[in-house]
Amino acid sequence: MGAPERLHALYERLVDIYGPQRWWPAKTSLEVVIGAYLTQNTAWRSVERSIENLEAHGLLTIEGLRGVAEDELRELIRPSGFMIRKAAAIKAFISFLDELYDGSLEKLSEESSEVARERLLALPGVGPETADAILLYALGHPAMVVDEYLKRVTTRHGLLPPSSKYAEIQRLAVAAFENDQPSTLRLHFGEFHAVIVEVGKRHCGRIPRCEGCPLAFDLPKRLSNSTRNSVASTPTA
DNA sequence: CGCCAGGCCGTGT
DNA sequence: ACACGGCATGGC
Repeated sequence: MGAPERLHALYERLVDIYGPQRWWPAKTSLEVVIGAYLTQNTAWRSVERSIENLEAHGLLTIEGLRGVAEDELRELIRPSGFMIRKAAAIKAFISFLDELYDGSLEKLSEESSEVARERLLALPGVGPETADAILLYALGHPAMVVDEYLKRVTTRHGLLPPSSKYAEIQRLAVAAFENDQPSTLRLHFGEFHAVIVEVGKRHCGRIPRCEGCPLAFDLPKRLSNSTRNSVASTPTA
């Protein structure tokens, strides 16, 4: 069985264990976008605090974020950290939306996936993961989101070399769903990222422990009974 | 205390 | 093209 099939098998098991996640955890598409910015290298619990602050001040709207002073925005998102960069980035996104899409996420979602991704990546504070998360969960495109946890899962299971970059991991993850109906890709991608984060938060620390991980069954022996920080050095091609 | 968290960016090789 | 440190805060 090749790497894509093995990754798909891991996905199926995670779905069996954790059930439907219904990600992204947000009430509106704008909240998805804001959450995507705020969660960068930040615990989700901290993001929730910031979202609550914005909500309490009635700023979880385009108009609200357009009108708020940047220094006040910083204070409200303080719990998420990196507040100076993140406040500037959120402001830049609102300006981008205003200038090119009449301040409408709906209109942005009518843009092609390729053009939208390129334009998102050109914004400050938006890298490949944030762009793909917005494409998938806010704009409705079948974009595969790659995060640190997916990198850890794929490399530790020997599906990819540890040196793999975003695009390579993404190719593998997309290939894992190549036998599924195209019309179901968006839902699968959404649930895939969700269960990866779920298992990642619980079991995929920087130093591989893999204790109690439901996926530990398929780990290469070198990793399955090891608490050292070594990683498989000769992955299967 | 020290490490970590659902990344991204500027700088140096 | 990479590797690396900085960015800010809160939880454990």
